[in-house]
This record gives sequence, C-alpha cells and structure tokens, in this order.
Amino acid sequence: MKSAEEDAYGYTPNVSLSLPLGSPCLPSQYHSLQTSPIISVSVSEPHSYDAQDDMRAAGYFSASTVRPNGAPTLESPRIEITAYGQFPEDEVEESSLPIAKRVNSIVTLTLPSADGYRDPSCLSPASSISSRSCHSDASSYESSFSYNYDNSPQNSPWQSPSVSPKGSTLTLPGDGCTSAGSPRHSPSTSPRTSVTDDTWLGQRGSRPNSPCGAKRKYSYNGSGGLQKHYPYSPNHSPGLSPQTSPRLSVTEETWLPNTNQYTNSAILAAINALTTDGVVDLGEGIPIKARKTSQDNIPTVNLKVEPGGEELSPGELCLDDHTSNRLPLKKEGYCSGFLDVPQHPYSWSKPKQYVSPSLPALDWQLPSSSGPYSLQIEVQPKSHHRAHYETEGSRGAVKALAGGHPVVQLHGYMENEPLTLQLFIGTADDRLLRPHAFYQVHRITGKTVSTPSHEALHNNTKVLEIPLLPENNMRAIIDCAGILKLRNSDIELRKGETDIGRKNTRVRMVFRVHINQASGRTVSLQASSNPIECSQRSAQELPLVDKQSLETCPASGGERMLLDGHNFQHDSKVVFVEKAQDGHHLWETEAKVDRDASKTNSLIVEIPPYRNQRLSTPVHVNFYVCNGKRKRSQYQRFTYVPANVPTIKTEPHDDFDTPLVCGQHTPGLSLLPKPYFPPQVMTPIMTSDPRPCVVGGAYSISQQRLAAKPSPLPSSTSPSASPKLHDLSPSPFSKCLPAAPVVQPSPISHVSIIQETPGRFQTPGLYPPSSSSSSSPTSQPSTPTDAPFTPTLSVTGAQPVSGSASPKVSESGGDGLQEGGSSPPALTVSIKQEPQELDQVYLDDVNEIIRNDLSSISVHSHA
DNA sequence: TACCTATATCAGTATTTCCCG
DNA sequence: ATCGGGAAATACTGATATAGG
Repeated sequence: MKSAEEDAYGYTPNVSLSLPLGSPCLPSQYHSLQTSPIISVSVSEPHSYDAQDDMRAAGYFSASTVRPNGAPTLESPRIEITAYGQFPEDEVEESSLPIAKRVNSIVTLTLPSADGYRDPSCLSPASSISSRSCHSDASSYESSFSYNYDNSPQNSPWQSPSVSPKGSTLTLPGDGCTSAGSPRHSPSTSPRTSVTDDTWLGQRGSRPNSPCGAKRKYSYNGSGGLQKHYPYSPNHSPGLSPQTSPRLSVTEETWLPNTNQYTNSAILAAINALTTDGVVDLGEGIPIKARKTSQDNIPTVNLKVEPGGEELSPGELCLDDHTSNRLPLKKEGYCSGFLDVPQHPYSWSKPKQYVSPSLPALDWQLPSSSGPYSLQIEVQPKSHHRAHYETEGSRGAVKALAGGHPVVQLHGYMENEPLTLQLFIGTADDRLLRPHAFYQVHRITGKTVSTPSHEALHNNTKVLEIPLLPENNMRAIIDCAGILKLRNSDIELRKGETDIGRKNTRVRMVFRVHINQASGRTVSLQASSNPIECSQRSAQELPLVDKQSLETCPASGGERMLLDGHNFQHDSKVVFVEKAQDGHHLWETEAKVDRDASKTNSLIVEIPPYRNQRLSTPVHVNFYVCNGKRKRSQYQRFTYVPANVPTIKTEPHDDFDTPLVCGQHTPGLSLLPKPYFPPQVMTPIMTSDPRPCVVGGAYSISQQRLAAKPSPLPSSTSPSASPKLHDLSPSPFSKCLPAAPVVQPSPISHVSIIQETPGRFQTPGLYPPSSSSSSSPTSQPSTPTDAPFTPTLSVTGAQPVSGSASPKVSESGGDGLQEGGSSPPALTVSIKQEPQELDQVYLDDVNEIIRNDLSSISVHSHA
C-alpha cells in the first residue's frame, strides 16, 4: 500500500493490484464477482499536472478545457481498471455500456478535470439526486478550485447551451461519483461497500434505510483518514502556485481528499484507496449501512431539456461517456433532480446578461447596493414556509407575510436591457451567507404563477433565474419559488460536508443581480430575505423573533424592547442569558414581558438589568423567547453597554459580528435585525480570520479595521472567546470579490472584512464539531442570524481570483483569544498559527501562500 | 471499593413520509 | 395535479443505568 501511495504520489503511471472477491471498487457489473479480479490501475498523468491545478485554482479555465460532448480531454488523468473476471450479466444492470466495453473488462475511470473530481456531487455517492446535485457548497473554498463555473453561472463557457441536461445525461456528477468514487473503497477491507453500492448511492433517490452509521458522528473525515491523506494534500504539490488563487488558502477542505477538491491528490488518494486496506476507506464518509441500503429507489426525476438550455457547471461534466455508460441508467436521476426543469410555460428569452466571465461565487458576500444601484426586497417572505421533500408534492411558493409573494426590485437601473435576477436558498445562521446545503429553491409552475423563471445549476446550487424587466420597473414578484428540503442524511453523508441538517431549518431567499456596465465591469448586488423557518413543527410551535427594536442597553436595563416575530404566546417568556466560554451559564434572568401589549407577533419586553452594573466594556449576551420546554426561539443577541454609552451599536465592539451585523440592508425594517449569537456560535466568528477583501482598496480598509479592533473580548465574561473554537480558523478562503479599480461607494463602506466562520470548513477530525460551530450537534441549533443578510462588500466584477487578500491573514488577536483573550491583541497581520496537527510542510506551504498573497494584493478589473 | 470506559436503555425530539381534504 | 395541514413512522440525541476492566 505504502508503495502504491508513493507511486501514486510520484505519478507512477501504472499501478496494478489485486482485488479480493466482491471487490467493492467496481461498478455494479462487477459486484458479484466471485473471483478475485485483478485490477490494473493506470494513471495517465498530464504533464502539466500542477499547472492545471493552478489554472483551475485561478479560475482560468478556458472554454477549451470544456469538452462539449462531455468527453474527457487528453489531459484528463485517467485511472484504468482492468478487471479480470467474469461479469455476471445479471449484475450488469441496464448498463448502456457498449458490449465491447464490458467485455473488455477495462474500466476507464477518466478523471475529469479537477472540477469533476472536485464536484461535490462526485463525492457524494450517498446523496440523493437532489441532495448531491444540490450540493450547495458553491462556495469559494470550493471554488478556489472550481472557480470558473462558480463564478460564471451564465456566461461561462461551461454553460454553453449546448451542454443541456440532456446532453449531459452521460456526464452527470453522479456518474462521476461512481467512477471517481469507486476506487476509493478498499477492496480488501470493505467488502460490503461495493462499488455498486456507491454507484447506486449516487443515483438513489430515497433515503438510506439507516444512515445512522457515521452520520452526525462527523467521522466521515475521520482523523485516521485525515492523516492518511495528508501526504496527498495539494499543498504538497510543488506546482501549486499561491498567486493563482489567493483564495486558495490551504484548508482542510482544500486538501483533504475527502473534500470537494479533487485534484491530483484526490486522484492519488483514489488510487491509494484501491491499494490500501480499509483503514483508509475513502468511502468511510458513507456509513456502510447507508451504502448498502441506498440502492433502493430511484428518483423519479427525469432529465428534461430546458428550452433555453440548461446550464451545467463543469463539475457536472466531470465524466466521460464511458464511465457513465457503465453505470446503471438510473443514476441519471442522480443529478437530474436539479436538472428537472419542466418545459417552461413561458418564453424564456433570457435577458442579455452580464458578460463577465467571472461572477462571484454564491457564497460570496455582496452588497445590496452599489453606486446608483440598489437591489431591495420590497416585500419580505413570510418567516415560515414549510419546505417540501422530494417525496412530497410541492408545497407551493413562498408567500409574503401579508399575502401575495415576495417582491424584489432593482433601483437605480436606467438601462433598457433586461437583467436576470437570480434566486437561491441561502443559509440563515450566524455565518456568512452561503447556499444552504439542505434546502434548494424549487421552481413553482402553474397557473397561479405569473413570473417566468428558469432553473439553473450553479455549482450544484439550484438558482432560479427571473427576468428583471425595465418595463416592470426592474421589479419582480417572486411567486415562482418554493423550497425543497433535502434529506439530512443525503447531505451529511457527502464528502466534505460539514454542516448538519438537524435543526438547521432556517433559510433565506437570496437574490442577486449582475449589472454589466459600459466600462466592462460587472456590478453584482445581492439582497437576502429575512430568515425563513422551513420545518413543519417549528413553524407551528417555536417562537420566532424577526426583529428587535433594541440591540443595546445600559447595564441598568429598564428600557423597553419591541420584539416582532411569530408564535408568541401569552405566557411566552423572554430569557436573557450569558454563557461562559465553555457554554456554562454565567447568568440567566427572565425579562418582564408586557403581557397586555404583547401579541402573537410582538412582545414588549423590559430589558432586565445586567448582573454587573459597572461595565467598562460592552457585554454581549443572548436572549430568547420561550413558549415552554423545548420551545424556544433562536438566540437573539443583545449587548449591555456601560451606562454612559449611547444605546447604539458601537462599531468596534461589533467587529466580531461583522459578518452579519455590519449593515442593515433589508429595506423596510424599522427594527434592528436580530442576530443570533449564541456563545458557541459567536466564538468562531470572533476568532475566525477576518479576510480582507480587495475591492477598491478594501484591503486597506480591512487593515484599518483590524487596527481599530479592540480587544476581542468585550468583557472577561464574554461568552465568545472559546479557545476550542479558535483553531478552526485555518480555513478560510477569502470570499472577497475581485478588486476593481473603481468601486462605487457602498453604503456599507466599512464592511470590508469578510470573516469566515470556520465551521463549514473545518475538518471534524481536526476540530471536533462539538466545539466548532453552529453546525455542531451540541451547539445551539443552527443559530441562524436573523439579521437580514448584510452584504459585506461592494462588488465589481473582475477576475475573482486575483485580487483576494490572503485568506490566511489573521489578526493575532485571534490567538490572543485562544490564549485567554484578555489581553488586547497585537493588531498586526500575521501568519495564522495552525493547529499542531498540521504538519510542518503544510504550514510552510500555507505561510508561503500567505506571504505571496499579501504581497500580491492588487486591484483588478476585467476587461 | 472506587474509578473509568464502553454499552445499553429510554424518553424526548426532530425528521421524513404518508394521508387526506 | 397542486397545495397545505396533520400526523404517523422513523431516526436521532442526550441522559442515565449497567456491566466490565
């Protein structure tokens, strides 16, 4: 094994190995082999392997890389598996593989360009069609490699109309999963996890009978596996050029083979899996039980061709026809869940869109306004909308509170060119807004729908595209968007997925528009709705706070705060709590509620006095509305300030909350947002690295911000400094948008730092989820920040990769936190210290990248 | 016997699927 | 057929009990 690894790492072209009986590594047709097949694995390694990676990382994929027919390019590394054995014909399920090929016994696992391998969908054999194809990690960390399609949702050459869903039938991610994933299973030690299973998993549509296994145990990326795979970290790739992707900070996500970044290392890991025993079963992310049971059912989703041409991200083109052909036809459904776009009843003449080849990834934080433009949600959606499962019928479109539907309007746009409004379902937790892993937008059609829409896949996140027409005053009624719930098990089983679905039931509707300007730049705006509770139960029982009229109050308390929300009851209680770093309650008190003035959707609360009346610095606490045992609202944040401090939000101390509190962009809100910041969740925010964004000098602003940042600990009792959480920060990719020479002054000019909360990026093996993020099963459920999404930076399209500041830039204050957090941090940009678990080589690489990044920060604009 | 760890059990919840109007 | 509401079935969590070293 070892030698195999080494060989692989050294790009040894060929690896031969024997597989035990019933090798799980082969497609279904091999599933029942009774004799030990010999699998010859040959890796065709492109010469410029690293260069390729670099290019990918930099988002420089060119159209030339695209294989219109989905066929792999010659550059694609390949794994050829030659099995010597019989193929029980009855096992060859509906394989469309040409007979010749089956007889050949040669399985050519064409490793797609890194994108294909990175494509999460290729990594989530356990995912249902929708789940995987719905992979919402359309994030920068992911896109650090898969930048291109990430950012070019509509104009990317990847998404040529020629690449229709139908056309991609043979090149679905699911297929990719199959082929790519197959080798990951140790043939010798995981007899039960046959490739067939994996294959099927990727195609199945029904839940695993019992996804328990590793589920929620966060063992998918088990430490064992981690260590084992470190050697394959891309970071070790000599050719990895830091400059090519400033955002390509090396994080677990980046270099763990279990993650979405299928680079050469992933390929090697796959080979390794073939040659290694089950200890490092790369398929470990999939509970055996789940794998076994996943064969059942199949999604009934069919691929349909969207008139306008469906868009597929490169990741979805990850497989060659051969591979897909070998797979059972049913796998089609694997991704079809997202390709299932009914014939559009409307004539979808897609408005001429931004021409930028690089649009911001879906997890990038964008402002709602820039210059004259302002994207506003005129009518907010209801705070509750029961999402439907794939197994259910649609539950209709998201409604507005007062009836009707949400309305979005772009202000300040005077051109005659129609634009496209994008809509996707984003998260509503405390972390940066990003596509929600467990929910997808669902296109509603029917006679009740007046707004035409068009579904597209952007890096596996469903995006609804709605025309914004000048004749409609650039206003759109969103009556065509429902919300689809994906099974937690499907999503959680995905490689690289660190979020959990349990109690993670809040979402936001995220709207985006990209405005091309004469200068060639593209202005991207984003507005996100108030949080929407999508579960059934919660919607009916749990109190929900939408807004709070006060965010701060002197320690003496006594002020009255108006809470707007839902499910308030006559006996609802409002409890203020303060927790210590370890989560212990330091203080808890019930606030007085003005019962008479309270209604089911509003509560008048008298702020209770803080336990310590002599505050010297603001203290962040939380409060929640409680309707009884287990019926609590999410934590809301509240800050007690020294008596002489005005009860307004003070910038410096709120730095920790920057990601979501830095601005109020939801029009029409008279009340302050009500961010949820349970202690456990606040911490990662506070301790995560602020990533300066290079947007019109944002970096310098960031610096200033850093410099201005006071002690991260508002008070010694702040619940936010959790050493345990701090080491989560090796992650972040800078999700900044590319720099542009000219950036329209954003209303939130001060918001330039993107603070990434690491939970999503963390590696369970390294950072126990229990202490890491809101995703933690032990942490407050999802703890969404209800604050309407606050764009964090102004965007002007450009080459996304180039300008980002180093994601690894950290303020030493973070470390200070880690060490106790009481002393004011040295406000300098420093190389973040990584956990000891990381090997030195890795750290060296990271540091090198950081240095390069810092020195190469510049402003870019695309032609 | 005290302590620690692993495992089993159970009540309470959350999720997912089904049914029905 | 689509929407929505309700609820049963199932899965999961966390606390506690028990057994074994």
